[in-house]
Formats: sequence, C-alpha cells, structure tokens
Amino acid sequence: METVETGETPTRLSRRRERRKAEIVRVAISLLATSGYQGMGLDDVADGADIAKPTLYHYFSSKDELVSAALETLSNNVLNRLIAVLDDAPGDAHRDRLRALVNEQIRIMTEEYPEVGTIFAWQTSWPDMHDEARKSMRRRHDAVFRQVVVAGLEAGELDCANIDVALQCLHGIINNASIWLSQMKDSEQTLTTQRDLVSAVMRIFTTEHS
Amino acid sequence: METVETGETPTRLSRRRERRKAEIVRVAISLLATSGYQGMGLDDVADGADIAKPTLYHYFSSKDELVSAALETLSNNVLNRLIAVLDDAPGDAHRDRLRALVNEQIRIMTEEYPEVGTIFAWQTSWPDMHDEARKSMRRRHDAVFRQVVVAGLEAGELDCANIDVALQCLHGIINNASIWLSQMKDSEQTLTTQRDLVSAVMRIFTTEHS
Amino acid sequence: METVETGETPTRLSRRRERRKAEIVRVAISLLATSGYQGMGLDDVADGADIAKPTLYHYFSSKDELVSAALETLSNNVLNRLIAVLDDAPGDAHRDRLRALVNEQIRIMTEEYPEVGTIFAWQTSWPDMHDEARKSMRRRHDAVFRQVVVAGLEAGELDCANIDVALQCLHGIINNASIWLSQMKDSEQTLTTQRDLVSAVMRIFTTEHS
Amino acid sequence: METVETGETPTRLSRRRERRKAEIVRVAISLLATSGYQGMGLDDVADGADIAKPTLYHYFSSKDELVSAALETLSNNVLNRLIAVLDDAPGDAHRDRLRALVNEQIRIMTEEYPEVGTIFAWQTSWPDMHDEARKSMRRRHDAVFRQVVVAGLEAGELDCANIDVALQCLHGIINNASIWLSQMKDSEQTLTTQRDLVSAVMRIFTTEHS
DNA sequence: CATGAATGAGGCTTCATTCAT
DNA sequence: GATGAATGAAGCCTCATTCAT
Repeated sequence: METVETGETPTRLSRRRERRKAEIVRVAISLLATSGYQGMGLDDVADGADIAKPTLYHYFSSKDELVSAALETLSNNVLNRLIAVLDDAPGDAHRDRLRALVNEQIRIMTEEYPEVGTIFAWQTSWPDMHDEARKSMRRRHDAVFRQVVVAGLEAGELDCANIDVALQCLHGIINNASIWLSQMKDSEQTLTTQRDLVSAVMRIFTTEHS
Repeated sequence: METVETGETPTRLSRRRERRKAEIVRVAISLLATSGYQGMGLDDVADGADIAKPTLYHYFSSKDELVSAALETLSNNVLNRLIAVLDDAPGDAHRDRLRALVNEQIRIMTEEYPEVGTIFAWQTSWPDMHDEARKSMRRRHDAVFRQVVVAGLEAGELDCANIDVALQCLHGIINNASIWLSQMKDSEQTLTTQRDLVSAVMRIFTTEHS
Repeated sequence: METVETGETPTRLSRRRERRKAEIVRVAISLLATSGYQGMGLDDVADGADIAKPTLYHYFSSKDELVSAALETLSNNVLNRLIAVLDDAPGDAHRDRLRALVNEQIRIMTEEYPEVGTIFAWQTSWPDMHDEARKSMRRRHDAVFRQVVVAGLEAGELDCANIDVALQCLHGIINNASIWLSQMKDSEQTLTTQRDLVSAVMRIFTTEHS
Repeated sequence: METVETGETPTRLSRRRERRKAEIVRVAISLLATSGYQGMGLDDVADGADIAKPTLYHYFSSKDELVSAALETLSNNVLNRLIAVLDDAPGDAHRDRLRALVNEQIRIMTEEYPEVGTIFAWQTSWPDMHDEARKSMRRRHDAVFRQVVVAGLEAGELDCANIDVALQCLHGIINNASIWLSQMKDSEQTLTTQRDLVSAVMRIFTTEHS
C-alpha cells in the first residue's frame, strides 16, 4: 500500500522520503487526470506538492518516471480495492459478486479517483514508453472482472453472447460514467444514478432482470 | 466532402482553397484524436498537409481556430451520416432504427474516424474556448439517439429503467469501442465483433433479446 | 511636385502608376510617423492603399525602397513649402522672414504632417541604409533656416551666441512641438499656442523682444 | 545603483539577483533608446547581458514587464539626479537653479543616458500598456522644472509669456540635443557647446542676458 | 536535501518577400 | 498588372532538465 520498492531499509526515518514521494504521486495522478500527459507540467506538480521544481528530481529522475509511478500507484490502489470487495464476499452468488465489483468501481471513480477513466482510456497521445504500463493495468483490471464473469457463465448465473465484447462494454460504460457522475451536484441523484448504472451494466450479463 | 461556409463564391478554382482547408482539417482531426489538443503541434499539421508551417495561417488564423474548424467538421460529418441512416429507414420499427444507428456509429468509428470518441470524451485539458463546441456536439449527438429511444419507449418496443443512464452507457460503449475495434487486424473478426457489440448495446434498451 | 524621376515618358496614361505610387507613399509616411520603421508593416500599407500586399512590389522593390521614397517625398514637400514662404516675402526684414519660416514649419506639422518630427528626429532604430537620406534631409532643412539666420546676423537684425546651437534648439523645439500641438482639441487654443511658440523660438535669435 | 523594491530581504547573496536584474535593465534601456520598443529584441537583451534568452524569464515574466522596469529605473535615476541638484543649491537664485537643472539634464544625456530623450519623446508606436508610465515620467520630469520656473516668475527673476510653451521648448531642446551632443568627438567642443546650449535655453526664460 | 539559476529544444505567430496564375 | 498562395527567418514564450550552492 505504500510504494512498491520498500524492503531494503526496513524502517527508518527515511519514511519521510516515502511520504513525500506518495504526495508527489498523488498530485501527479490528479494532474494527469485533469490535464493529460502533455498538460501535466512539472511546475504544477511541484506547486501542488509544495516543493520546488528541481526537488522533484530527488524523488523521480524524470517526468516519465514520475508518470510511471503514478500509473502504478493508481493501478494498485484500484485493484486492491476491487480485490478487497471480492474477498469480503467470497461466498456470494456470482451475479452478486459482479454487481458488487461494478458498484465498487463506480464508487472509486466518484469518490477517490474521479478521473481514472481518462487515464486508462484507450486514448493515445501518451509516449510509447507508457503503453506497456497502461496495457498491463487494463489487463489486470480486466482479469478481475473476467474471472467473476467466467465463473458466472459456467454456473449459468450469467449469460452473454461474447464475453470479450461484454467486458469491453463494461469498461466503456464505467470509464465514461466517471466524469459524468462526478459532475453531478445533487448527491441523492448521484446515488440513484449509480444504482441505475449498475443495473444497466448487469443487463449486459443477464437475461432476466431483477 | 461537406465544407462549411460554401455558398458565397460558388466560383471556380478557389475550390482549391477549400480543398486545402479540408485537407488541413483532416490532418488536424487525426492528430487531435491521436495526440490530444496539447499534442497536436502545428509542425505536425503542416507536415501532414505537406505545407510549411506559416502557410497554415493563410487558412486559419490560429491554432484554436483550426481546432474549432476541426471540431465542427467532425461533428457535422458524424451527425450527417447518422441522420442519413434515419432518413433511409424512416418506417422501420424503432428497435431496428436504434440498431441501425448504433451500427452506423460503430462503422463511422472504425472506418472513417477511428478516434472521434477520444475527442468528444468527457475529458478535460482542452482550453475553455472549445468547451462549448464539444458540449454542443455531445448534445446534438445525444439528441439523435434519444429521439429514437424516446419513440421506442412510447411505442413499447424499447424498455429501460432510466433513459439518461441508458444513453450514457450507449455513448460510453461506443467511445470505448472505437479504438479497440480499429486496432483489430482480422477483418472477419472485426465484423463479428461489431455485430456482437450492437447486440450488447441493444440489451440495455430491450427486455427480451433476439 | 509629383515624383522626382519623371521625364522619361513625358505623359501617358501611365499617370495612373504615378498616382498609385503617390498614394502608397502617402500611406507609408503616415504609418512611419505613427508607428516607426519597425512598426510600419507592409500589410498595413497595402490595406491603407487598398491594394494587395504583393502589388506593392510592382511599385517598390522592397520595404526599404518604399521607405526611401517616403523620406524623399516628405523632404521635398516640406522644403518646397518653406522655400515658397521665402519666395513670397523676398524683401522682408530677416527677422520677419525667420518668423515666417518658423510659423510655416509649425503649420506644416500641425496641419499636414503631424508626425514629421518623429521621422527626422535624431533617433535611431532605423536601418543604416536610410541614415544618409535622413541626414541629408536634416541638412537641407537646416540650410533653409540657416541661410536666413546668417543673413539676419550679418544685418544685425538677429543675435545669437552660437548659430549651430541656436539652430539645433530651433529644430528641437519644432520637432517636439509637432505631436504636442496636434493633440490639442481646442482649435483656438491651438492658434494661441502656435503664436506663443513662434515668439519663444524668436527669443533665441533676438535680444530685444517685441 | 538604485535598484527598486529593495527592503524585503536585506539578505545576502541574493544581491546577485538584483545585480543581474539591474544589468538586464541597463541593457534594455540602451536598446530601447537605440532601437525603440519594436526594435528591442529579447535576443539582443540576452546577448548584451551575457545570458541565454530563456534566462530573462527568471527575472522578468515578459518583454513588457522588462520594458516597464526599464522605464521606471530610467525615470527614477533621472529624477533623482535632478532633485539632487536642487537640494545641493537650495538657496541660489531661481535663475541659477534653473540653469543648474538644465545643465545637469544635459550632462545626464551626454554622460549616462545619451538616449533618454528618444524614449520619453511624444512618439507613438509603443503598446498602450506603457502609455501611462511614459506620461507619468514626462509629468514628473516637467514638474521639477516647472516648480523652479514658477518660483522664478513670481520672484521676478524669470520672464516668459507662456509657461507651458516655454517648458515644452525646454524639453524639446534637451531631447533633441541629447543624441546630437553625444555624437561629438571633440570633448572640448562638447563642453563649449553645452555651455552655449544652456545659455540658449535660458534666453527663453529671461529678458536680459548675461 | 533543497533550491535558485540557467538553458536547449521546441511551440505559436508575424513579417518581408517570392512565385504562379 | 494584380493577387492568392507560399515560405524562411525571426520573435516571444514555455518546458523538462541540469548545475552550483
């Protein structure tokens, strides 16, 4: 949950370094989401993290390394929350587990990372060097959902003609919904919309509807 | 093929100017889609149109004016194709008309504008100046689909709990699918996938499935 | 009074060419005065003369040639008017002739060329190539005044310690007054000020004052 | 020697910053005078200050901000020197004080700022943004001279028909003389000319001459 | 460790000038 | 002769990055 490469110096007061790093990454994720790769200026990152621009280079050797760290952190946080949902309800019906996953994903996007969809969208305009990281994220993210869908299909609880297409639809809906939902002012309406959204997604995977 | 602002001088070889303008806009649309607003450099536009950079200023007085023209051309082309589909089959069942719309939209995105989804996506990082154009495009685009869905709901042919949510899902699926589909190599698989995609979308609007 | 290099083709309907040239030069003089050498864009000149920019090159082979023509026309017009004043009153007292010269110069600057002072001011920022023309203009201009002053000094009508210094003062006063006067709104005040200005200049050349 | 905005951090080697800033401003003043606003290129400023062009932006956020600083520095330096002259001889006769002022102004223009006249001349072609600064400079500059002249008129030591006209003449003479004088090679002649110049100016304000 | 200073590369835009029609 | 089209050079400004303190 901290950063990945810990382990060398178990614990020391260089924890401060990790805290700073995490703060910088947090700002970077936010800027990446709102402004895109080209729009994220190191000036803005430094401002947001309350440090001077050259100080960034004590933590990340280049803009692209910072971006990589941001992508990785973002991936891990999202995946961890999704996996936690599955762990919390290991015995549920597959249909309910899928519903829970979708619901959690939507909550992540409205509450914590309103912008994550724009980062991992298929979209290009990112340097090639990050393609692998973004593809990997999408793959791992897809695997979480796919595993539940496959089990549901085998158990006869779910039903869709083409699982690849169905999962693409799922990702499309979720990515698109992220910013749309986070722009709603009325919080009650937001909740209602979220519920309807989950239902709409479930339609893609089920024949009879609740 | 559809340049705007024609009609003033139906004259002769100033057609060349319009052709050049259209070519520049074409390159701009492509770059906007692949690289985003910030990533679209006038150098690249000029290169793509085989002219020198300052020559761009004979046709567009600034980068933003070129971008505006690109957005407008893109909007008009897409909307015209969708409307043409509706006009071609005015008497069909609403369900079939919706299916035709979705199908056409997907074809637009795979054949002509593989990237249109990324331009009109909710995403930010565009100068405020273009917000209105992008919102307007989404609004008009949504209206085409909504009108068919509303008619279908009233006729009892379609059925969805929340029309706003359903349409958002539709747009999300389509936007997301655009680049995904255009990256497929095998053209037969592409066709199959398109068909499955349309079916998946239709699930959101219908209770019994064909 | 037309342009200088006439004489080859005595008269023809290529008079049109000369008229165009004169119009262009007129616009150029105005822009040179209000915007300076760097500020005078050929776009503006073409606009002001109601022709297209490349058409300028049919009349002047470069910006600098146009500028040269402008300087020459300006010089000639001003000098011609000053000489005409002297010719009109050949027998007057030298003091009165000087007063008439100063008065005419001020009228030129307020009525016809409000900006001429800024062009021939000592100021630099002009390409070297025009230095000679500007120096020559100043020399010829100075000669007109100097000739009267010298005659006045010899006749004992005028009196100044250093004729070079006195003439420099005269030019400085006149150049500076040009834009100052032309900014006055009240035309009666303008007249009064002009009269006082002439008196002030005369003080430099006379011991007893009228 | 007089940098503005000191006092905040009376600290140590951030003095270097102020020195650099002053150096840049010095170069800018010189270029503004010799080349005008449009002629002053940031390339030249950077060359003159022996730094790279982007480095300028560490000190001034735009060309216009640099120009503003240059105008302000120039104004302050000139006014301070003039006021110092008045302070040095507070008890002198008004006529002598005026003579001292004129003398000092001429020395400023020949020794330190040969070009100041061309910057604050009435001339246009400057962006509107600097109009206020230039007008303000002329106003404050005029006030210094006017105050002495008014006192001299009231005391009966000076005499001129129209004080506004007389002061305009003074400024015109001084501005015009600046570059003229600074082009003289022979330093003895320069001194003689300066003295004669002061005498000529004094004629405008006095009836009997020394 | 932290930062002010510095900069090469690149981005948008303007301008005087040439070329083809 | 007149003009729309085209462009190389230059101008102002930004940004990721390095260096010295």
